[in-house]
Amino acid sequence: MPSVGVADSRAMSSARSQQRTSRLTRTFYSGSTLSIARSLIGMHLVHRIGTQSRRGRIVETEAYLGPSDQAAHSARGRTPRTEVMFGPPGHAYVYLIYGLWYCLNVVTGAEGVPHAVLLRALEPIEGLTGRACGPGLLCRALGIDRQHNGLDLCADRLWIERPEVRRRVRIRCSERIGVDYAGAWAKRPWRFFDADSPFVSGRGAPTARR
DNA sequence: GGCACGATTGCT
DNA sequence: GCAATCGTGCCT
Repeated sequence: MPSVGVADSRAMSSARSQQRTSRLTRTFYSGSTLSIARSLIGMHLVHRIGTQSRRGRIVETEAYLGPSDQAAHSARGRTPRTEVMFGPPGHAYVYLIYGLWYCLNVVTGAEGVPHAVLLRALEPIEGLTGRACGPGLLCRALGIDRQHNGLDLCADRLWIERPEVRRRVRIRCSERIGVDYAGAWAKRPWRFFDADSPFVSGRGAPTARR
């Protein structure tokens, strides 16, 4: 029965490619923000542009737990800019900083809870334009800008996936960078990074790694 | 309409 | 240490 063999082969090939693509689900993003920020270290961030793909390994993140967290943009309430963070998890929150750079966040937690995880640095894997060490450079290297704000990360343009082969990772944490204005909230150890990656962003990396 | 400032980066 | 550069939030 050759036809059965062919059908089986197709089914298996499809199952295999689905497993290989293990894209993170809405359920994953609806979990605890601090756990997510930590577990994103080592995952792959992928941006599909037509037939091209840009891909990097996430090596640095920061958790923002608004509205109570005074370092979070959502601490200032629900505004046109922060709207996405108040929506369902698993969407991109992209904003312009210093009139020059974009920053990419992943919306996390239950709908209505304005939490997000800032993606700060990538180890290059495929198609990146320059370095991705730092949130501004990450967006430039990946080709992320304002038009990606609100994008569903469970769709097929921009997503995060668990790599086929999981490398062993030593995760360290530290205070978040550039949020001194937030007083005591700036002291929370809500920055996570791969202790062994040379691609963690500049300030904070060398001292925190020692 | 005006204004101060920022979850950054790179050069001095 | 500081300039680049502009959207956002807040005030008038």
